[in-house]
Amino acid sequence: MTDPADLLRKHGLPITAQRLGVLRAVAARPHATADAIAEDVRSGIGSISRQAVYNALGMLAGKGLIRRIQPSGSAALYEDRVGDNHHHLICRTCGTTADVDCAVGKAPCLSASNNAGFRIDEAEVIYWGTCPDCLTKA
Amino acid sequence: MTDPADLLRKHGLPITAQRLGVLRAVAARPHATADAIAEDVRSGIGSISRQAVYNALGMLAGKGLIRRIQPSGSAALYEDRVGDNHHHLICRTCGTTADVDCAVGKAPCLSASNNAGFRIDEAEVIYWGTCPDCLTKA
DNA sequence: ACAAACTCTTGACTTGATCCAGTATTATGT
DNA sequence: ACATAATACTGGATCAAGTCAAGAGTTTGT
Repeated sequence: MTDPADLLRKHGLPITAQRLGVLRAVAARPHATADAIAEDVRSGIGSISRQAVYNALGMLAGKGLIRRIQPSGSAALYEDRVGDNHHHLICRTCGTTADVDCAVGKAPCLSASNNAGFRIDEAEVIYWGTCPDCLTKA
Repeated sequence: MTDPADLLRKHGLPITAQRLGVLRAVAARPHATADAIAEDVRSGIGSISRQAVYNALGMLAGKGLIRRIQPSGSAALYEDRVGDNHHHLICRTCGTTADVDCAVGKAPCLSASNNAGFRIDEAEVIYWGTCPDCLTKA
């Protein structure tokens, strides 16, 4: 099983209550902001500082254990679904975020028609639109 | 010809020195931040307030005259290349931004495999990697 | 030229995120 | 277990990007 503590150990990270809390919160609430995660962790282990949250999120994202997405005009979101190539749908009206699998296959978005000499290591795709709820309301 | 003043008039926007300056700056420096644009306009017409810059950029982006891209971890960038479907390459090391045409055709990125009931109106693609300069330096 | 509508300026403010120094916790070797 | 070195956490200050609001200044249409 993928015990959170083991997960941290495998990546050479010291195990702290804060990191475990952050990991749990990210798993429990996909597409949450750093602030929402801090709230969640607080309700679990009592308290955590904003810096510890950013610190943990940054480190986990760096190790590839969680993924960070940053939509225009709002705070960064974090999710624990990594390793597959999926993208995001964001509602312009209410901000709801949904996962969407890549349209063309496994990891195709990494191929641009002309890479201008860049070495590309990631493609980030955000689809903007209106979610079903906001469509019916309008 | 696409005289900037005519462009504004055609969209029902009053013509002001600030807006013309912003248009010129966006055309002159693709992928510039709001701050860089303000600097550029200042060197052209003497002075402009931050508010007027954001105001003009927001209005022009709303009318579709310019495009706004917001990479993770940096300020929003603006460019005047609109109407075609192109995406962006950003260097993780130095932040250089380059244009890249869409890999698959005219406007294909609008089709996700499963839209979850959303009505999609735009697809935003950012390729992350390392630019040629930073590659040779490393 | 005049009035109405709109825009610009100024300054304070909000939010997301980071930096820093000091304290507390974790991991490691005995 | 225990001591020690390394690492992480706390709290406060700080920064940067954007936004809000009120009054002064332009632009447009008649």
